[in-house]
Amino acid sequence: MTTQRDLCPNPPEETKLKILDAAAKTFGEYGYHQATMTKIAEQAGVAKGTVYWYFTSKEDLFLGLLDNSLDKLYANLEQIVTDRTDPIEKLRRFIMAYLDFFGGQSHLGKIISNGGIQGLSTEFYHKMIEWHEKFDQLNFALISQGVKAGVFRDDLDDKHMAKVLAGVVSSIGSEQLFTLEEINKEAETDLILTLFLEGISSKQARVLRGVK
Amino acid sequence: MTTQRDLCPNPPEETKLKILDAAAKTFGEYGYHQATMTKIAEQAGVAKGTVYWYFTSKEDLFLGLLDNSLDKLYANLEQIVTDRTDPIEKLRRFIMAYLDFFGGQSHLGKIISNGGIQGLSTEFYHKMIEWHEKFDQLNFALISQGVKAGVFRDDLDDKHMAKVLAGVVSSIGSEQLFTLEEINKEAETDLILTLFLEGISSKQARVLRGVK
Amino acid sequence: MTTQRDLCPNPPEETKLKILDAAAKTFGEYGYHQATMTKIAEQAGVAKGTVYWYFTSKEDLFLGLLDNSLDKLYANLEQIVTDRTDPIEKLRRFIMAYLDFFGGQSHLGKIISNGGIQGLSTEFYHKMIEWHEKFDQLNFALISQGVKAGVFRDDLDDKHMAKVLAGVVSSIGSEQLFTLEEINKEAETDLILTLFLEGISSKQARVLRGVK
Amino acid sequence: MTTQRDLCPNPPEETKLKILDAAAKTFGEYGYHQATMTKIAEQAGVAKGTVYWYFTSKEDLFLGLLDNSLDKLYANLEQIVTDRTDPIEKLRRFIMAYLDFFGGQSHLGKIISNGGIQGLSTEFYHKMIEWHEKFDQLNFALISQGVKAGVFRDDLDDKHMAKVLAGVVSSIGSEQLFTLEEINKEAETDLILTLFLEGISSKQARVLRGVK
DNA sequence: CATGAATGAGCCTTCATTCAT
DNA sequence: AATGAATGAAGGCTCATTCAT
Repeated sequence: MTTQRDLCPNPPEETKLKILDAAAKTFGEYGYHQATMTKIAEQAGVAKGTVYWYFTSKEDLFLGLLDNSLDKLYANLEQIVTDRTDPIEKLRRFIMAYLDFFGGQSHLGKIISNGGIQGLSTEFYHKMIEWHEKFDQLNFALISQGVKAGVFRDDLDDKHMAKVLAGVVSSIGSEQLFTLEEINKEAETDLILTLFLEGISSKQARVLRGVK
Repeated sequence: MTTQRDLCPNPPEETKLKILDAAAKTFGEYGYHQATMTKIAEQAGVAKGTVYWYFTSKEDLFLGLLDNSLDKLYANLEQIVTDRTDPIEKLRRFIMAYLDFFGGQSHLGKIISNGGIQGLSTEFYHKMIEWHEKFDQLNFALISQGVKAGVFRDDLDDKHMAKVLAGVVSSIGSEQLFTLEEINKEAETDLILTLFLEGISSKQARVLRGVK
Repeated sequence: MTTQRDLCPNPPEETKLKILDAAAKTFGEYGYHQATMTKIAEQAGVAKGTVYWYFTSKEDLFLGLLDNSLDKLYANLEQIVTDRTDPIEKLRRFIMAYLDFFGGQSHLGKIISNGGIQGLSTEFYHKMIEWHEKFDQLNFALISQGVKAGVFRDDLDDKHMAKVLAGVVSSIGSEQLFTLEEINKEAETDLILTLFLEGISSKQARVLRGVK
Repeated sequence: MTTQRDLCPNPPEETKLKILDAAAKTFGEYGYHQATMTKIAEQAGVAKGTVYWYFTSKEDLFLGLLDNSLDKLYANLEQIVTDRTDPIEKLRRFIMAYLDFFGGQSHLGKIISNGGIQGLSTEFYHKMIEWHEKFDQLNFALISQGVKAGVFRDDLDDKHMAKVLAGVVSSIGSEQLFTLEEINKEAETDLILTLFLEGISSKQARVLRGVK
C-alpha cells in the first residue's frame, strides 16, 4: 500500500512542525524579542523565506506556537478534570501538570504566563484573554466539583479560589528562573497542595478564630 | 529665606526625576524592548542626549528605575514586618502592599516580577537575583514571626511557605493584565488572606484527614 | 553554451564586488572615519542592509578591502622579486610598483601606509603588523639578492636598508597629498633609484671621506 | 612690585596652555577622531565650555596645536640650518631633529606627517600645504648649502633631493608604530645619514656604472 | 514549496556645540 | 572667564519582511 508519506519524502506538515519546534526552542531560550526569525529558521534547518511561507509574520508564528502548546496543556488539564478520581487527587495532578508546563524545558511557560510580551497586536492580546478564560473555566470546574463533593469549602467564591489556584501554580513555576536550586517537583506539588488545602494557620489560631 | 531652589529654576535633580518618571511610564506602557529611548525622552520633554547625560545606557536607566521602585517597595514591606502588630495583620498589610505595587500605576510590576526581560547584561540578572533574595528574606521573616507566635503552623518548611506567599501575591497582581474587570483590592486581599490562612478544605474533609 | 552567469542576472558575487568598489572609493575619498556606511551603500547603489549581508561590520568591510588591495600589491612585488632580472632593474620596478599603489586611484594607500586609523579592534592592528612584516621580508629579500650579487654594499645592515627602502617609497607616495603638482612617475622613480643607489654625496666629498 | 601674576592667580594664558597640553596628549594618544572634546577637557582639568572659550571648535583646537608644535620643530630646524657647521653635520642634526619629532612622545607626529586626517575643512588643508612648503624650503636650503659647498652632488635636482630627504625621515619616524622594537635613535640617524650620503651601491657596481 | 539576497525603518548611542548662569 | 547641563544631528547596526528565481 502506498501512503501519502511514501510519495512525498518531505510533506509540508513536516516542515511546519520543524518550524514550530524550532520556534518553541528559540522563543524559549531567548524570549520573544531576542528570538529572531533568522535564529528560528536556522534552528529549523530551513530558509527564512520558508518560515514566511507557513506563517505570515513573527507574531503569527508565535501565536501558532502558543496555540499549539496551550492546546496540549489544555487537553492534559481537561483530561484530569474529567477523570473519575476524587477532587483532591485531581487537584494534585492539576498542580503537577501546571508545574510541568511552566517549569518545563524552557522559558516558554513564563513567556506565556506573565503575558510579558508587549508590543504585539490586539489580536494577540485577545487570544491571550480567551485562553485565560478557558483555563479559568477549567480551574473553576475543578474547584466546583470539590465544593459539590463537600471536600472544598463553600463559603468562598469559587471563581476567586480558581484564580488564586492559577496564580499560585504559575508563579511557583516561573519562580525557578531566579532560584538556582533545582525544584523537586513531587515535594513542591505536595507543599502547594497542603497549603492550598489547609492554609498556614496553626491549629490553635484556627480554633481561636473558629470560636469567634 | 532664599533656598537653593529659588536660585536655580531648573536644578539637575529635577531633570533626572522627569526622566525617571517618563521611563517608568514608558517602560510600563510598552515593556522594555518596545520602549525606545526616543519615546522616553519625548515623554520627559528633553532631548535624547539629555537622557544619556544622566544614564549611560538604556539598561542603566532601567536599572535605576528598578532600584528606585524596589527600594520603595522594600521599605514599605520592611516597615510592615518590623511593626508591632500581630502576624496576621502584618500578613494582611503585606499582601496589600504587594497588590498595590504589582497592580499599581503601570506594568512595571510585571516586568519586574517575571524577570521576563531577556537580552540584558549579566549585571541585570544578578541584581534581580539579589532583589529576589532580599524579598524572600522579608517574606521569610514574616512567616517565621507568625510561626514563633504560634499563629502559623510549624509543620511546614518556613522557606517554602514564604516562597508560596510571594508567588500567590505576585501572580494575583499580574493577573490584572488579562482580566478586564477592575480588581477590588480590599476584597482581593481578604480572600487571599483567608485562603492563605485556612486553605480551601471544607471542615469535614479536614476532620476526615485530621482523624487519619 | 549557457553559463551560470547567464542564468543569474545579478549573481551575489557581483554585489559584493560593487560594495568593495564603493568602499574603496569612499574610504579613499573620505578616510575611514568620515566614510559612513550610508555613503558606501549609496555609492554601491544598494541598501545599507545589503552591505551588512556581505560584511558583518564597517571594520570587517575595511579589512576585506585592505586584504584585497594588499594581496594584489604583494603579488606584484613578489613577482618582481622572483623575476630573473638584475637587482637594480628589480629595484626600479619595485619602486614603481610602490608608487603606483600609494599614488594610485585613491588615498587608500595612505590610509594603509600610515596605520593612522585609531579606534579599530586589536584584530586590525595585528593584521597590519602581519602585513608590515610580510612586506619587510619582501624588501629584505630584494636587498639581500643585490648584496649577494655584489651590486649592493655589504657593510650595512640589510634589514635596515630594507626598512629605509620602504620608508622612502611610501612617503614619496603619500607626499602627493600635499603637493598640488602631479607627479611624473617615471622621473620620480629614476630619482629615487639614483639617490638610493648612489647617495647625495658629491664625488669630492666621497673621495675625501674615502681617503680617511 | 606687583606683577600681573599676583593679581590673577590663574592667568588666561595658563589655561590656554593647559588645554593645548591636554590636546597634544589626547590627540596623540587617540588620534583626531577618537579624541573627544570631553576627554581633552578632562585631561586639561577644565570644563568643556572652557575649551570652547579659547578655541572655537575642535578643528580650531587641533590647528592651534599643530601650529604650536610645528612652530617649535621649525625653529629647531631653522636653527640647525643657519648654524655655522659643515653641511654633513647639519644633515645629521636635521635627521635627528626629525626623528625626535616624529618618534617623539606620541603619535602626533604621524597624525601630522601623513595628513591622515580627512574630513577637515579646506582651511586645515591649506594650512598643511603651507607648512609643507615651509619645511620643503628648509630642506631645500640645507641641500643647497651642501651643493654650494661642494659636499652634495650637483647633478640632481635640489628640490627633489629635499623632498626625498623629508620622505625618508618622516617615514622612518612613523615606522615605529608597527615595529615593536624600540628604535635606537643614534644608530638610526647614522644609518640614514650614511645611506643618504652614499647610497646602497657597492663600490664595484658604482665603478662599473661610473665607467659607462 | 523553498531559497536567500535585498530592503529600509528604526534603534541605541556618541559627541561637537551652545548657552544660561 | 568658567561651568556643565542640554541639544540634536548623525552614525553603526539589527531584523522583520519581501520577492525574484
